[in-house]
Amino acid sequence: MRLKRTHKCGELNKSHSGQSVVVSGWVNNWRDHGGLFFIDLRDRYGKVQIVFSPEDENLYQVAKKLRTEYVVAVAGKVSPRPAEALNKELATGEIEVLAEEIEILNPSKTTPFEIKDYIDVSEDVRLKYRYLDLRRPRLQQTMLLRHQIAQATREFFNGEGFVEIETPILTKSTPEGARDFLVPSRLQGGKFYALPQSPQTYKQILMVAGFDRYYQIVKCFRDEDLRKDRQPEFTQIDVEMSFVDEEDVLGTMEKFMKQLFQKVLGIELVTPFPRMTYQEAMDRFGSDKPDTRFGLELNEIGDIFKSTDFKVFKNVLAENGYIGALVVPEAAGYSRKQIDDLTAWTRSVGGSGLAHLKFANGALEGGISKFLSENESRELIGRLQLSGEALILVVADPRRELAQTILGFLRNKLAETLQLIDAGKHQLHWTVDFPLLEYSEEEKRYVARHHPFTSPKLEDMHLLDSAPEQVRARAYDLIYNGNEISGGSIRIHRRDLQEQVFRSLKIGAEEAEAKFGFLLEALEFGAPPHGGIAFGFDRLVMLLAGTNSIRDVITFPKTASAVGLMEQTPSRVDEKQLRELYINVIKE
RNA sequence: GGGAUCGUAGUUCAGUUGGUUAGAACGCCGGCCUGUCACGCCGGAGGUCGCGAGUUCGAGUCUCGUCGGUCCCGCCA
Repeated sequence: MRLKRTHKCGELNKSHSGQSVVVSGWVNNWRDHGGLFFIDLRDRYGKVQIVFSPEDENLYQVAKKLRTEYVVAVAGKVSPRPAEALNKELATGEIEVLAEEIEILNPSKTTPFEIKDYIDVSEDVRLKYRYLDLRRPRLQQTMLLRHQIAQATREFFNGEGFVEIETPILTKSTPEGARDFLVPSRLQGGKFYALPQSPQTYKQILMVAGFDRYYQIVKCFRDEDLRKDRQPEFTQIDVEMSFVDEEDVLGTMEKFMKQLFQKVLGIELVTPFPRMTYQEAMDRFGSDKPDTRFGLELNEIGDIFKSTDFKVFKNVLAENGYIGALVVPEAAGYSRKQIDDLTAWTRSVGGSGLAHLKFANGALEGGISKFLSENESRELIGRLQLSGEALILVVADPRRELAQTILGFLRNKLAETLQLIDAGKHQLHWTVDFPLLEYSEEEKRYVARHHPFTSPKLEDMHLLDSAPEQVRARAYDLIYNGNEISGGSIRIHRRDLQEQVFRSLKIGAEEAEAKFGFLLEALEFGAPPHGGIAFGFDRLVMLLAGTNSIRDVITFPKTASAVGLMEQTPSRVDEKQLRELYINVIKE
């Protein structure tokens, strides 16, 4: 490298006029005018136009060979552009660099796609050539934003007296929760480490150690199926505090969000954020992470049909089930086919069916309207406060939460297709009072809804044995526009209570000792009351960046089948490596 | 584990009822052009229609399987 950079491409402006500079970067574009040759040189700070004129014959001939994505350094003089050649679209559009010397640092093959934001490329090609996609301005900006959010996070927590402490990546496999990624041990043949699903137990032990306020921006790993907002490895802002209750944790996080939104989006959030119990969220929105930017709330209508002759409703109610309705004025004109499609979709997400009727001219018509008695119709019109025209969608199922969830799915889908969502809104709220436990049909036992270290509400303790599903947890989720961006709880800090919860989870004393003995023991050595929370960092960046997929904010993401297309991971390994690890691969 | 959808030139796509030599735009290559800036003009190259079977006189098009991308349900303490 002969020519050493003196300035960034994007920083040059009129004030540099007359200066001799060296700029380095990639050829974004070239324009050959026969007598004049232009290139736009790009680095991560921006673009600047370089002019080559035939006056220097040697230089001109070299320049004419330049092609897109060649890496070059150019020495030249910054010069104001002729008045008729200003470019208002370009930050550096008032000047250009008159080239005096060029060094081609590296040529480039023709890239599989152009390094320009407006070029549309399928995601598999982008992922295979991730370094080229990352070279485009949009992803560069996203990664810079991610960096800024990380810095703002550190700044906030440092300022609040939190200590950033690292925890192990080689940890212990635990029975509860997500599937672990396992790492075989060579020195302890036949045994395995697990990658952390979160640093949960470590951060609690840091509280026992007296660190009082801990945070960490940390990688976590979960071997579960992927989604557009779920990757097998992801980043959390992990937080834990001692001598606190819910108010301290929520208040601190509200302050954090307020500062972050102010800094990143220039938006003033109003605190405290509204709180909604899990029960209310399910009843009103059919989701524990409702998008409250629009209405379209659920209406429970089961009681209207106490003595109905309509078999479907009658059977559901006989099983103490749930009947709920959505009133959708915007879909009043839906055709038979549109409703059929909606019904099919409802089945595809696990619903048993979808009933409908329409309200028009002051009366119910179509769909199931003919099965309703006059009384039922009148009561329904009153309950749903019908006026004007509307499509009414009804879900009935013996399983209350499932029925509500299906309606919640419908609510979100309709809001999207009918464009009921105001994209300018920023709605944050807490969902609180989650059930501590839920029954797992698969495992035939209660499992922790959050995690097994979550403290039950003291006033519900007496139900732990008699009605476990009614016990509420001291847990909270932070919801932003229908996305769960954070969740946490006040933890159990006494061994006896922890053992009692383990018993409810049917984790025997022996198993508890083997899996969590270290934590149980730690709780006996003066564990302070503590609680915490963890943010999905990637999700947070995704939402603040206004993108639709977590893959857009992760530097090297995996595909939906957890494959790295660029480096081709996962891959097979040598027999020798396997032997050292005492591993025998089962051949298909 | 289940469902939906997509796969045609380097890229994004079109391709009729199954019928001649599979097209367009951008990119690429060559030529021309002294003020362009997603330059312009002229010319050119470029195809395992994801892969494999099947139906058919004939398959990019229909059927089955398979691989891959994306989305959803389950799963994700």
